[in-house]
Formats: sequence, C-alpha cells, structure tokens
Amino acid sequence: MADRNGGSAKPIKTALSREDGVDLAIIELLFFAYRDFTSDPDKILAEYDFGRAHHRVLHFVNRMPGLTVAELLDVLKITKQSLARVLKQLIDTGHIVQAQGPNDRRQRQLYPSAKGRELALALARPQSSRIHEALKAAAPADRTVIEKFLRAMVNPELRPQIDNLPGDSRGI
Amino acid sequence: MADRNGGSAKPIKTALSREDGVDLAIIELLFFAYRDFTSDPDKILAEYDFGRAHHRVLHFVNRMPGLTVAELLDVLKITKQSLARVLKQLIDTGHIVQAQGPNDRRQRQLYPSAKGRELALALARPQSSRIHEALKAAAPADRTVIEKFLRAMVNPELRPQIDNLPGDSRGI
DNA sequence: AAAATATGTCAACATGGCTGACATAAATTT
DNA sequence: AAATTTATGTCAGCCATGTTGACATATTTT
Repeated sequence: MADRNGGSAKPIKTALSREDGVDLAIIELLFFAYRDFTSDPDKILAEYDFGRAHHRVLHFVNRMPGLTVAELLDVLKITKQSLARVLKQLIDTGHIVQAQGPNDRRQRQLYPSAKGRELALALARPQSSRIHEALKAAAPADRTVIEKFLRAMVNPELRPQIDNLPGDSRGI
Repeated sequence: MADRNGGSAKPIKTALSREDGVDLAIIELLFFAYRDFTSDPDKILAEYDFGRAHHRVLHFVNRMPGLTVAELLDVLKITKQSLARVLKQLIDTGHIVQAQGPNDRRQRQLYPSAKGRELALALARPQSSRIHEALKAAAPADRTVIEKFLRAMVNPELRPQIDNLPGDSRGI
C-alpha cells in the first residue's frame, strides 16, 4: 500500500503529446536545432583547445570592440571568475588585446587582434551557412517572422541589449 | 619585428558586422533565445537537485515511452556512461521505471511513472508559455515558417527522427 | 582621508560531457 | 553445444565550464 519511491511505480505507456496542452513541437525543434547549430564551431574550436566559452567571449569582443570587462559580463551573464579563465587564454594566445580605459583607468577595454577577428569569422561562417541553407526554402518576408519570433523568446529586459548590437537592421 | 604571441598585437577597433558576409543577427538571436528558453525549467529542476541532463532524459522517455536505452542514447547523442548517472537518479526517485524488453530480454524499456509524467509536464509548461507569448504577435501561418526554419537547421540525417515523434502534425 | 568601484586572483565545488576497461546476461552464429 | 556478438551496467578518472566566497590592488568618488 505504501507508495515507496524505491518500489516500482506503474509505468505510463501513452506518449506525452500535444493534447497535453504543451507546444512540444517547437520545444523539441529548438533543442535539436541549437544542438546542431553549435556543433559547427565546436569542431573548429577543438583544434585550438578552445571551447564554447571562448567562442562567446571572442564573438562579443568582436561585435563590441572596446567593451569593458563589466560590460562583457553583463552580456554573457556569467561570473567574473568564469570569464577570467577563458579570457586569460584568449589574451595569452593573442586573440584578444586589452587597453586601459581612457577615462577610467581601472577599466580594461577589450579588442580583438587581427588573429582574433579571423577566428571569430571562421567560427561564424559555418553557422551562417547553416542559416543560409535553412532560409533557402523560405520567402524573403519569412526572415522577419523568424527574427521577430526569436527576439520575442528573449527575456524582455534583455531585448534592448540585442537591439543595440551594431550592423544590422534591428537596432535602427 | 617578430610577431610574438605574448606581445600585444594591434587592436581592431571596428565592430564585426553584417558587412562581413555573416548572418550575425540570427546567430545572436539563437544564442539569447535559447539561453532564456532553457532558464525556465532550470529553476524547477534545481528544487529536485536535477539538471538539464535529467530534463532531456525525462522529456524523451515521456515522448517515447518504452524506448530502449540504446534508442535513448541515439536521440540524445551522448555516451551510455553520461546517461547512466542521470538515469539512475531518475529511476531511484521513481520518475522513470524500467521493464524488460518483451522480445529481447537484454533490453530495458523505459517508461515514465505518474510522477515522472507530472514533472515532465511541469518542465514543459513554462517553455510552452514562452513560445505561446512569442507567437502572440505572429500570424497563424507564421508558425509554419518558424517550424520549417528550425527543422531545416537540424542536420538532414536527424530530421526523420524528429518527424517520427508522436502527436503533432510534422510526422504526418 | 575614507569609501566605493573595476578588476584580478586563489581555492573549492558541482554538473555533465568524455574515454577506457571490464562484467553480465541474453541472443545469435557457427 | 560452443563461440561470438549484443545490450546493458559499472568503475575510475579526466576535462570544460559554470558556481560561491574571500581577499588584493589600483583608481575614482565622496
């Protein structure tokens, strides 16, 4: 009678499906899509003994050259101790260079070197190709739909941060 | 003259932008969207001392009740040693139950218990709500566009696996 | 002069991947 | 019937990347 946890509870044989009022289709598509999306740069990174954490740092330093350590932490939402490990390696290998803040000399501004810019591009290219392939079947207007959806999936308070990244039409 | 790595290379001050022929907009949107998308269940999982790995296992056992260990490994693309750790905990806590394979008695078929089904639903609900919110501004036809795009982002050889999941219109 | 801020660093810990090696039971092949 | 292959489990150790807490230094602000 006692429903002990160790005891074997009754197995449910019916599959969880959309009747349960949950958007399983898009939940799973996001999982599989993101997994494969990140697998492209992972292969390149392995050659450099870098990981996904290095990729993120390198990417945003390339996108916002001169950003401070505090600003980078705010974008990545990780602790400074986590950042320190990978940032040090990127600096030691000459992919990122530091400069003292012009107004506040406590700050460290981060810039990519030519080498760092090249690697960031090499990492972005296969991801971009995958996106380009995925959009081939889509109408031109569909891109807007997809961008709007993905932006709406982000926590509202973080959307301005995305909009302020340079170079594409979102921020304009 | 020597361009030693330790030496400070010249900083690049211009931002990487779409002129570089790379789809930075969608690359970044996927990063931010996925990060926030996974943060919803993470909060619930922490109460159970579970992590994202438990979530994935629990999800697919609920979606494909009776699947074998080998089939689960093929969906998740992890090693059996990685799976073993989290699967054992889910069995010990009574979220998943095992049954001997009916034809091949070496196999272990995995089923959710009522408890496991409830937790899977509780984890899916906030993700589903986020998706629902994000689709509010979209036209009904836009859902198809988004699903097609995400499906096309998945490696081609894995798409049949997604299509064969039960309960939604993709597989039909 | 004192307090707050930006950054760096040391130490310890958790999660969730990985590889390699080996054990068992059951099915398949010879 | 014996040998081999297969499905699963398990032990041990390694690595990457996140965490918390504590403390040091330089610089700016009050």
